Amino acid sequence: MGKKEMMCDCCAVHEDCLEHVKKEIVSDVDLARVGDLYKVFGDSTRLHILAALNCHEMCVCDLAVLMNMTKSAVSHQLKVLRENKLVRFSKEGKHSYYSLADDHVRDILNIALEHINE
Amino acid sequence: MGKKEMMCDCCAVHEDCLEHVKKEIVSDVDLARVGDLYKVFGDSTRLHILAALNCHEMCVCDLAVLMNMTKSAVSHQLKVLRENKLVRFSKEGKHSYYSLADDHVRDILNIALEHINE
DNA sequence: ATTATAGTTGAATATATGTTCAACTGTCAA
DNA sequence: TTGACAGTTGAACATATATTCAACTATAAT
Repeated sequence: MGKKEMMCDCCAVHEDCLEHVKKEIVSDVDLARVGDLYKVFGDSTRLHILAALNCHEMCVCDLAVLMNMTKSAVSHQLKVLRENKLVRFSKEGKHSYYSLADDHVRDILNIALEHINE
Repeated sequence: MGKKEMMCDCCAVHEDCLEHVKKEIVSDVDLARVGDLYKVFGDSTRLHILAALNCHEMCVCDLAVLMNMTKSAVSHQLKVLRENKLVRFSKEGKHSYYSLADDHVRDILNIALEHINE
């Protein structure tokens, strides 16, 4: 008796280890935020956009031509990038010019490139 | 005449910019590999596993208890992590002990934590 | 040998998500 | 004011993927 309810289909094997990890591990909230951030980076269209903006600020049409996609598809992904504050944009007349939000974005691109080229 | 075929629904607005970016941008191949890598990090279950292994090596049962999930679900995600070489494992008797593959994994976790806590 | 437990796996299901389509807004030029 | 183009948006559709389920292997203990 006294055994905790569990939704998994087994029992802990190394309880001491488990307690240690429970104390040390990054909080659920932070983990969820990290997950949301990397979900954004985990799509090839959005990565393509970010890599392009890493070279130069661009408008939606130019991005669409570069990537052989419709403006709509690009715009939808730009919205995701905006909502996650990975890009900035400024309107000038008919155009919206997009650029990377900050150096963290560049860092996140670069660290992955390092990793895959090891 | 002479105009290139295009699958987008518009024309390039800044051709000079476009040419510049086409030369400077990270290759499609590398971009795809980066995307695949971050796709793995973009799932909360896998992140949870990685964060736990960042504290201590663990077996599947302990991970399942920690995360309140079935062994099966954990094992499926460990397979993804293995295939992407983000974790190592060693068998000892009945148990499989998993740990982080290398410091890059730690770096990728940490850089995201920095970003969200700015 | 038999039983129990750790772990893996393939198929099915359920859900999340990227692209398309059509309609719309806002700006510039004629 | 009208037409053309840049850009956005919501809904529908198509695809990708995480979890469940059931069956299976392998090891250790009785």
